[in-house]
Amino acid sequence: MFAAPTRICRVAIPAPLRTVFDYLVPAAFPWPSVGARVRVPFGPRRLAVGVVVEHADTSLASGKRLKPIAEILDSEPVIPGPMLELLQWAADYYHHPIGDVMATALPAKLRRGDPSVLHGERVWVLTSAGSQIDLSLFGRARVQRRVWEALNAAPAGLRESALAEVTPRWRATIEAFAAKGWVAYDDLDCLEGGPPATTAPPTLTPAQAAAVAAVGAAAGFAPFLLHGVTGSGKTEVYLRAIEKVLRQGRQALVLVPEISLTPQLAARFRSRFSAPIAVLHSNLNDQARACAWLMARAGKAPIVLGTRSAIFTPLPRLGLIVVDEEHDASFKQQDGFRYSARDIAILRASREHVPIVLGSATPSLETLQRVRDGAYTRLTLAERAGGAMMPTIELLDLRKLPHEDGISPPLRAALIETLARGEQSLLFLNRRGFAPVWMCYGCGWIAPCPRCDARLTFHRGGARLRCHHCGSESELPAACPTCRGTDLHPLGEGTERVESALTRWFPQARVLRIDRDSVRAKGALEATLARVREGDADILIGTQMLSKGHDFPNVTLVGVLNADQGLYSTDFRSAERLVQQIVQVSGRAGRAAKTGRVLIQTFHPSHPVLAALVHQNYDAFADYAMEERRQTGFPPFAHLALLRAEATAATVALAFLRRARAVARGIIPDTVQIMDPVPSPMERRAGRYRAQMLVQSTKRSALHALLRPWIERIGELKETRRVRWSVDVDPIDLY
DNA sequence: AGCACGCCGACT
DNA sequence: GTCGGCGTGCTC
Repeated sequence: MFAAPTRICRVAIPAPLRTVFDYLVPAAFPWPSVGARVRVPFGPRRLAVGVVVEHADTSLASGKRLKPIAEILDSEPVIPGPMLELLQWAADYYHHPIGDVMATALPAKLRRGDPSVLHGERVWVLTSAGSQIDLSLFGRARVQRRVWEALNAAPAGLRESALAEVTPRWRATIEAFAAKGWVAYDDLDCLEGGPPATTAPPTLTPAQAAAVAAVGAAAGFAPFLLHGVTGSGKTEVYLRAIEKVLRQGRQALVLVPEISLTPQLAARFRSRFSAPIAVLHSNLNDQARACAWLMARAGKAPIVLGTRSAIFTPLPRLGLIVVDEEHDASFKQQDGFRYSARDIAILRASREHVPIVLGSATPSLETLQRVRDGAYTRLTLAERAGGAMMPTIELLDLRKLPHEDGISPPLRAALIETLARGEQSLLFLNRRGFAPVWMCYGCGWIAPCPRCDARLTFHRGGARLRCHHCGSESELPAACPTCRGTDLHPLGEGTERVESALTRWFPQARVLRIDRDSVRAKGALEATLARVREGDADILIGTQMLSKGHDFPNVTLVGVLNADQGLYSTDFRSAERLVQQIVQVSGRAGRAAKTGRVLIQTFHPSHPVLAALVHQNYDAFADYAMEERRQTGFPPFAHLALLRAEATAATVALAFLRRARAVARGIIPDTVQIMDPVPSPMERRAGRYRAQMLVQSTKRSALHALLRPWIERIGELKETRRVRWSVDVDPIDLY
């Protein structure tokens, strides 16, 4: 008799720990597959759901008694091999704990340990045989009769939850019916299945046709930048490329930056394809999300459309990836596992040998650089589809113009003209609330946030002061806390103030405000946008919320109330952001037959960034910005990592970063620079003091060679007990 | 992240 | 005398 060899599994467990944990596989259990979930005892009296990442016969956990696995949750890998490898790569690259990465990649239900079978509600329908049944057949079987009648009254079928309302004993009845072939079910209800496509494809412009041909001819990994001006029909190129993939029986993965853009794009897909669509974003309920994810994993969802985290959907027959608005910062997760879905998408396309299309009117400098390097192929759509004209762009010099409630006379005149023509105007101001400052005219006191280094914003709706950084709220002070004066006033303009001015000046006009405050309720944004499209609005005033993706065909005037935020900001990306934002919002104008006009108010009309905007020359801006990046040594000419720290006491975070820098001594390659630790631009936020330290290198490999051992050393510092710290690889925002 | 252990203030 | 505050330390 031989003793059975020790069977050990290495398991990734969702905890902020940069290791995997070894467990014994009890003799009575089969080997759990790599990629399967297991329930394991973890720490004192706690069960955790982890993912098996490796089999082993010896454990490195020296001197610890190994615990046995409590339960194997999947007989097949819940995360298929290629996805597991991608996740391990991502955990490595972003230096984030593997267990947490795995948890991010799984829908919440699976994360909790629910079965990974398609357990979605079924929709039951009568078959043609079932609908021809004579009621007398049921005799006195009242339950059967009621179920049949309910189904007969619902030609589109009934969900299981609806059947449960008909009778609690529906299941036995349905099973009996199914055995007789009277009913059939469909479990595609978590997919957005479409009726047969109705919309005829439009004729392509020559540029679109060339782009479609180029993507269609690609075999294996082929990255494309689809650089198309707003309204040039990038979506049509995606649709054609997807169509080809569907014909081959393969799956297409489409990533969009915002939840609010998914219904719009999903509707567009439905009108063209009868293929069902799995929509994945964070606002879905757990059931729907898990169902869509499992359908995608099973290869039953030909099209998967989602936001950032959808990049981790396993797709057995992936044929194409599309990243729409690839420049958008939302593709980068800003907390926890700080990954870039766009960058992971490129890696995934390369590993799975499929083409990837990165679409944008304002591509990121990183992507443009890869085009210049010859790594990506650029496809340009320089003209708007359907013969629509590009809007004209003019600057209004605020140094020479008076302005009332944020609006200068020429912009006001343009509003009047547009109203007179019965067309819509859109005003863009990236600042919600009534006024960004609440000030005492007696002594100059400005209402501060008690928990942040920030001013409180005055909101007239509700007459309160609010902090936009930590959410704290307070009543309006009756008197100035410094001088006891009562001469307190709002200073500056937010969207609420502009809205009220517009209503006052143009009482006959229908003014609609769109910002986080006005569309707080679920579905409110969709409802408001529908009103705009139906022509039930004359002037829109809003924040960046309305600059993204939504088409307003009747808008012919766009006013940018303050272009200057961001022109001279500390963040190296702010100019790029500003241009992208203004180009996006300008693109809302004149998309149909009418030519649009864009007016931009600024105190810096001669700034090169604004000059490039007026000439609608994104490449000129990119050249300018690229040169600036080259000289200052920022991406795409250097690679960055940012070490952040926050603590409840003032100097602790900075002291921690100094210690962290000290422990890099001896392991830092000379091609890597660690900058001085500095307080974050807004040092105090929500009562915590924040600091950061930038690490920079022209060699990506050198940067990562430092990060790996460095992070380990940092983790061993006793100072970590008093701070929250994190590493951000390829940071987007330096604050 | 959880959860337990551990040593100091106001309560049945 | 105990209940519980959150500092400290560990999780195969």
